[in-house]
Amino acid sequence: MPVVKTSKEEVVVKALLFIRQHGYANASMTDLAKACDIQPSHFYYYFKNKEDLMSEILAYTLKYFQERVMIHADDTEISPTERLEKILNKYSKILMQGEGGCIMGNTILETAHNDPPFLSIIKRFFEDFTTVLTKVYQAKYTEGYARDLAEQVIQDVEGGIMLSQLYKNDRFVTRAFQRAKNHLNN
Amino acid sequence: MPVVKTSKEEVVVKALLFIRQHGYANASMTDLAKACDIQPSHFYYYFKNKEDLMSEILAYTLKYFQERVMIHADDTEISPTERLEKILNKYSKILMQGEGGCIMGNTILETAHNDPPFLSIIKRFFEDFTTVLTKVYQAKYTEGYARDLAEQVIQDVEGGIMLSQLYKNDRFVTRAFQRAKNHLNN
DNA sequence: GTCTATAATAGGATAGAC
DNA sequence: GTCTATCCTATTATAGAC
Repeated sequence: MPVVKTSKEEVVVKALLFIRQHGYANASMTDLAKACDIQPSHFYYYFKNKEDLMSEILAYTLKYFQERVMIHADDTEISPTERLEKILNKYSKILMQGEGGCIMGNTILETAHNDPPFLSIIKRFFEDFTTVLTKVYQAKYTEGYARDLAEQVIQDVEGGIMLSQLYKNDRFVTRAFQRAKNHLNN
Repeated sequence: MPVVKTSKEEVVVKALLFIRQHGYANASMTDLAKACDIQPSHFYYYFKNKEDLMSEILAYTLKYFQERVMIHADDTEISPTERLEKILNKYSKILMQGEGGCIMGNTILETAHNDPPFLSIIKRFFEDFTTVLTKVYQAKYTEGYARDLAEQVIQDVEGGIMLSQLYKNDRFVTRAFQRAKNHLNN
């Protein structure tokens, strides 16, 4: 383990928080350097360019979700309802800490038309999330319908994050999570 | 009527299309000038600055929706179901023409944390849209529940636009509109 | 691995001729 | 109302000392 003042992962996490709040295009390397407490030029020691930094931020986020949220879909010790609760509660908790909503969703609406290379990571994120929710809903529904429900839940949540950000009021995203749970309980 | 090569409204509409696709921060005045077929400096004849241009773009969009979409909520000649159909079909048609999804939603996720002055126009857009849908759903439900449904539909649609943009596949937004109609029919 | 200095360009915005 | 020219700052990125 090398002794370093600021590790690459620390930089990725701090830059992630900043871009999640301010947006990708609106976050300058100077802004990010201040947020990460490093010199702007030091980014180019860790990353090829800004786009490469963003790719690593999104890859980190995807991995984080796979390990901390999506993993609960395979927990056979508990019931499907409990699995769904764990997945959604963990996701909700991550969304609520810090500000800026979902960096995946933000980045789609900001960059989708420019087709940046990191869009594939975002696609992977939503595909994985859909697969995970489909798995859980299959406890009650056919695979096809479970998948439709999974997609419906994801767009409900992402739309809820949007409105919650606009009105600085959690109720939209909270209700989306509640509806997601109701699909299994009712 | 003054005879002009390029009217202010023409500039607003062309800049709207460009920003809707490329994002606010990512659209430079030079880009916009090319898209509008004017000199960059000519923007400062019409608008105080870039933020002011964006305010006018969003105000134009709000007015356009009020006049072309939301107005159908007050058409007492037709049934509530038909009113809803007209509202959603018109909205859908506008979303599908051109690319870039919903400029209101895009701009929230890109700028909400920076609290730009034009955020109030976006709030007004979603408030008006909620009011309109609430009015229609009240044909079948209590005011409180109708309002919850209206908010649910809006976040379903906005989330659907997001996923439709990511996967370049209309099905997410199409299904959201279908669910919105089902709330009255089922 | 971290710093200073700086290149090279792109950005928003203004002045003033016509 | 539209043009050219241009200012100034911010931006991404690199070079090279330590």
